[in-house]
Amino acid sequence: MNRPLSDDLLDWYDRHARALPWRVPPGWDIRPDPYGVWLSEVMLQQTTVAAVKGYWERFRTRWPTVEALAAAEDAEVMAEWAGLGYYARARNLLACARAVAARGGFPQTEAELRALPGIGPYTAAAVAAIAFRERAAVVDGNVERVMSRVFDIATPLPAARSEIRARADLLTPTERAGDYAQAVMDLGATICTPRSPACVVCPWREPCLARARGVQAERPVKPAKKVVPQRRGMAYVGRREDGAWLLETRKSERMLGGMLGWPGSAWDRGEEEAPPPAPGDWVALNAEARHGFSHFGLTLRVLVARLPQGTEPQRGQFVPVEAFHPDRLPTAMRRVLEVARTSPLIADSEPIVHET
DNA sequence: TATACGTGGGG
DNA sequence: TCCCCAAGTAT
Repeated sequence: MNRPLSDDLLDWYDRHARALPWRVPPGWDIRPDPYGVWLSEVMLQQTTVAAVKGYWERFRTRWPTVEALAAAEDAEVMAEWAGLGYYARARNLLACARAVAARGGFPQTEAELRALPGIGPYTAAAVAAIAFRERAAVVDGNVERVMSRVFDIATPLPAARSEIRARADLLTPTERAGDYAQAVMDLGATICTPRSPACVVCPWREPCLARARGVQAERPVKPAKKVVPQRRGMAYVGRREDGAWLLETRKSERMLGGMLGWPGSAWDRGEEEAPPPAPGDWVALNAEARHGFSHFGLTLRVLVARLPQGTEPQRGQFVPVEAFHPDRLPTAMRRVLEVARTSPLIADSEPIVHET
């Protein structure tokens, strides 16, 4: 009797669905473009809607079809992704686009989608349900939270995943599976939020077990987080007399793989030093660049040098001043640049003539 | 199952 | 400043 009904949620969704650029509003009997859905789902992996919107629009404008994206240069796609994080997503995005273009379009089943690069259980189910109307059970962080509360699952994550998946699958309707998937996620994002959920206005307030027991704030039960280690390293910001910047494309196996960055040391323990990428008078700055990654904190010593015209770098290559855009750098590397900019050695203009 | 993998915003 | 977290995937 008090079982949560997908119809109750769909009714709520019909009235409260968020308007998102990649979404077809409920009630419109048209299917969204699979390319746009896939692109949004990959961008949304561990990433907020607010952060994704601009990137999604720019990608759609620049590469309107999966074929156009498949034909893009790697460096251009990586640069467009800069700042969004989890750069393996961008590398897999391109690999996936090329695989899809080669086979003549997106596969339409969850199982086939799952086999594509960068598409895991969540994304396969989401694209199958939203773009192709397959009855696929979508399980993301929102669904985990909602199921944990509605069924008051006290088992800590990740052990609770099998039960959560089973519950989610049972609730997924045959009709409107795509709307249902988006409805649970909207519920989790706007009502059943991690902190202070708005139970009073929740369409599932009646059947919700955690709410009935007053433990909604304690679900889901999560494992204790561990301390983030600190690492150190160094980065070289070199600038040639003509204004060109010395940058390198990072190896895809490394952190920030495929992205543009300043040459420097690895950041692993015991690899805090590296020789300069080019001969020159390198000067260590007093300020250091700090950046917090998901699993470690990083502090980088910054060295700068004004390099003579004709310098032959041993690492990286010079990027002409007109081709250099900080926007194309990952955030950690932008931080290094901010610190480096405090030095007149790499200033845009010629050395200032002091007036008296 | 556990760990690597980014970033920006909110409390 | 610090801590938490957001539509996960690959290994």
